[in-house]
Amino acid sequence: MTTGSSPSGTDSPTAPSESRRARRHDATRAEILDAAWQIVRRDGLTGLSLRDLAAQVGMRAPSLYSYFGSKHEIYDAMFRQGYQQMLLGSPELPEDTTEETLVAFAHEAALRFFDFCVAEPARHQLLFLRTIPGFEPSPESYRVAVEAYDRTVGGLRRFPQVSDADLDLWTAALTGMVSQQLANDPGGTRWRDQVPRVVEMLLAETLGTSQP
Amino acid sequence: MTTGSSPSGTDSPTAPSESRRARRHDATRAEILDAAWQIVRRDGLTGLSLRDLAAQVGMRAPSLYSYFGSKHEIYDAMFRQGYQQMLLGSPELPEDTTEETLVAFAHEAALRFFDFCVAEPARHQLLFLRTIPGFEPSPESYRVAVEAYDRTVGGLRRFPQVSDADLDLWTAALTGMVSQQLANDPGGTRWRDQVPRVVEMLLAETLGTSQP
DNA sequence: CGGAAATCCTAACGCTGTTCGGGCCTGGTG
DNA sequence: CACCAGGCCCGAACAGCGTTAGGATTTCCG
Repeated sequence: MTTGSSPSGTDSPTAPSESRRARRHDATRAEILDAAWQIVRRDGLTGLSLRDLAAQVGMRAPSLYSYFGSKHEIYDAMFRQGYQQMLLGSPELPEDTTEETLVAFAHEAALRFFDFCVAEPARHQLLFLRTIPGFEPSPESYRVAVEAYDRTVGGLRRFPQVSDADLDLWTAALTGMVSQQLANDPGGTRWRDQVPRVVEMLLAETLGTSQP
Repeated sequence: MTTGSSPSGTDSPTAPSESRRARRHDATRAEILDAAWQIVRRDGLTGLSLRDLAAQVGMRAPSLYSYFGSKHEIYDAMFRQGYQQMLLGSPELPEDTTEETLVAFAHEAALRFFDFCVAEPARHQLLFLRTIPGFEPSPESYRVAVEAYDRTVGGLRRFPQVSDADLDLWTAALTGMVSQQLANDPGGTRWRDQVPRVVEMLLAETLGTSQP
């Protein structure tokens, strides 16, 4: 429609059906996901119903099954999108492993991760809390999640001063701060203000135990 | 049944119906709650259905409404019970505020709290994660929750060395450790083993900032 | 142009929490 | 003791949920 009719010279013969129809399909899929995020932001993660979602894009509920195999598949696509957004906002991986670089990277990564989580509570709930009864991310989506994790908190693993046990402490402390912030002071900064302090504390512990 | 028939001399005339009928009612309520805990342990917190629960106690679903106004009222009663169990296992509140007492109390309270949480994941989910869509504890149940909290982690507030900001760190770190343990190593001790280390770290931070 | 595939619909299934109405049975009272 | 109000329990049903079946309609490709 937009670019008119194109001859069959641009698409390769091995994948001829990768045009027109498939493009429209993907566009509708994206439109459904956008509507889903909108509903989820308004009504909460579990407030999403297929009839509402279908109505939002001018359909009835069964038509959604042309684009997603189930409601959980929609959640799975949103899960993957969420971690891709996290990947986008992740800090640059450090080049050297000096202590100054470690300190700077730790502060940067921690605060970015914290802000990413509290920016959208519904997304945080989907990505980090297992709150949807039967939902478990697909292997492909889980792969994206691991990659995003490695780029942020997991980036500390590049430093030989940081052990795996240390990393467990970092993730537990940071996710704990986020959960408390969202549960007890949503929209505020009561826990966020203490993130630098927590990072300093964790750095002292991490560096203190590795080279006494 | 157990003590035979009692004359009308023991109950006051202002509350005459506080026997027999009401006692049976409370007993059935307790039986329903016990069955609910059993189902929840087996099928998860959200796996509880009123028809299943009713069948477990030899009833049909509508009969449950003679004992609880709604499913959320059942969750609320379980919520209160859960925090009463937490209250039962809480450590003795310290008498003095010396540093040795603080250190000992912190280690004791932290480990007890951790073990209490991981002992029953469904209970932890009900008490600490807000995972049931429309559920919010009633004011009376919330009162019990606050009391239980004050007896454990909140007991640190008795020490003048511990500020409110410090307390936020304690709760965030501990609940974070618990969540990581349950999510990534259920039944294991990967995070539990680090609880003493976290306590020492928090103690160092708390004591270090209050009296430099 | 013909046929296949994708899309969208209505209807319906089984499940959920919840309400209604009516039987039954029992405890307190005249 | 007889009575009857009230608590208890149940079958039926309602609205909502995710999901499926089957039939139209549209759209694209050979």
